[in-house]
Amino acid sequence: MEYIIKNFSLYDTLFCGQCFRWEETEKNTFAGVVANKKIIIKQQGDKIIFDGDDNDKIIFNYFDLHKDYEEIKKQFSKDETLFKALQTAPGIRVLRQEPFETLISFIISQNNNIKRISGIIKRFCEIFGNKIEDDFYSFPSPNAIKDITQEDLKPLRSGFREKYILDAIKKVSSGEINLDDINFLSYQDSKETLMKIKGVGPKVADCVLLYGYNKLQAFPMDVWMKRAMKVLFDNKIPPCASEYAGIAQQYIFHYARTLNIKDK
DNA sequence: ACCCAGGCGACGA
DNA sequence: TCGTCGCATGGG
Repeated sequence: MEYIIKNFSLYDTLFCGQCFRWEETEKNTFAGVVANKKIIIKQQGDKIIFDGDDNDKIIFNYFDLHKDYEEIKKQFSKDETLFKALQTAPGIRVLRQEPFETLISFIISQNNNIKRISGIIKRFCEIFGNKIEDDFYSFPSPNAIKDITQEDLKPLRSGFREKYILDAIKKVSSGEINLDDINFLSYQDSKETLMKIKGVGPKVADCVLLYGYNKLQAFPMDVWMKRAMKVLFDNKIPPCASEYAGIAQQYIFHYARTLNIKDK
């Protein structure tokens, strides 16, 4: 299958820090796992190419290809600084990832770097997931790992995050927190619900809501965003971005890292 | 050796 | 409610 998607970058979308499991196997060809299936997808100019006709829906949903980003970016362009930010990586789209995977991934992300985050998540899938084919493993379901102990998590080398991962697994697999129900809660209520999990604070919750639930009010504030918002936006989200704050966050985050904004 | 990484919880004032 | 500190691990 192939589709024409204008102003889209697979590379920037998959490596801007919102997901951790994709690899670029050759130039502009990417391999990953979505919906428990191995997906190979490549980009040639405006064309997105992948195999398996039945992967259609999975890919459209995952990359949120129905959403009109041209209209959103047009709105963002009313702010001069935000326009500069989105120009550095205009092909980024916010993914629709699986909530449980997003939750565990961003618990692991705290006080950590992207390379090591990826390694821990990879080991998590290899140890607790199912082999799909070759070196590709599913992300385990909460129920499949409901009985594991903190000792079982040692091989991940995730350090102090072990107890946080465990608490997330327990609260989700027991039904104490229902990840499906989050969809139907308001932004505030869903955030408070996620923050009942140990190791989930405002920033991790926002990442889960944005990348796992496509709740676009979420505006994750990590160290990069705090510096960027202060230096570039006087700590105020531009009014033209308020409706799609989470998408604006992606461009600002990328811009901050490109400029390498540090404290002075 | 030292510092930091897409933060958070515990603790004290 | 707010600031500060320790936290596991690994790369620069």
